[in-house]
Amino acid sequence: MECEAYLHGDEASHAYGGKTPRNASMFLGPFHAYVYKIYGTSFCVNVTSEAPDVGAAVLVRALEPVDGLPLMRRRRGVDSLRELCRGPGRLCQALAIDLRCNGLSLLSSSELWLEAGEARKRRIGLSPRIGISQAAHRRLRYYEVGNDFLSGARHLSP
DNA sequence: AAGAAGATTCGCT
DNA sequence: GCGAATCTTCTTA
Repeated sequence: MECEAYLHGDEASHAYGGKTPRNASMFLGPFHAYVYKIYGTSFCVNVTSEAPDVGAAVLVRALEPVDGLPLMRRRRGVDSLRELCRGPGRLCQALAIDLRCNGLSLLSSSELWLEAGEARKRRIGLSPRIGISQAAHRRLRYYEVGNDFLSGARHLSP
């Protein structure tokens, strides 16, 4: 998995300017889904990470496909395993995540939830976030070193 | 009230 | 590599 943190007081965060109709689910308290449409075409999913009324979330940028491969291939219209969930918009399409999922509690929803993955040794790398211009120097992107299912061209140092 | 930019992806060159 | 698709927000008039 690959993700990026968007913190309280972070210029690059959608919550930086306060609560709006679009980012309202960033303020629901931890472990809620914040889903938004980007460039009118793709969806991105975040997991909220702070107490209620504090706008912060973690953007899921890529996943390693494990289960439900035929269904995800059908939704994506792509055969390549590597391209199924590589990128925030792509993984939303593969998992059928859209605005209906916005605001769901990941602890109590039967639509969208988190599960523990395979137990294995992982090295977590840090790098600057991808695709932003504000606060672009901050190393708030987290990824599994050596994993083949990462977005972005650059896999920087751990 | 209108226009530009954005946590993107896809298709064409 | 470049541009289109097309929605929300922020800036400018």
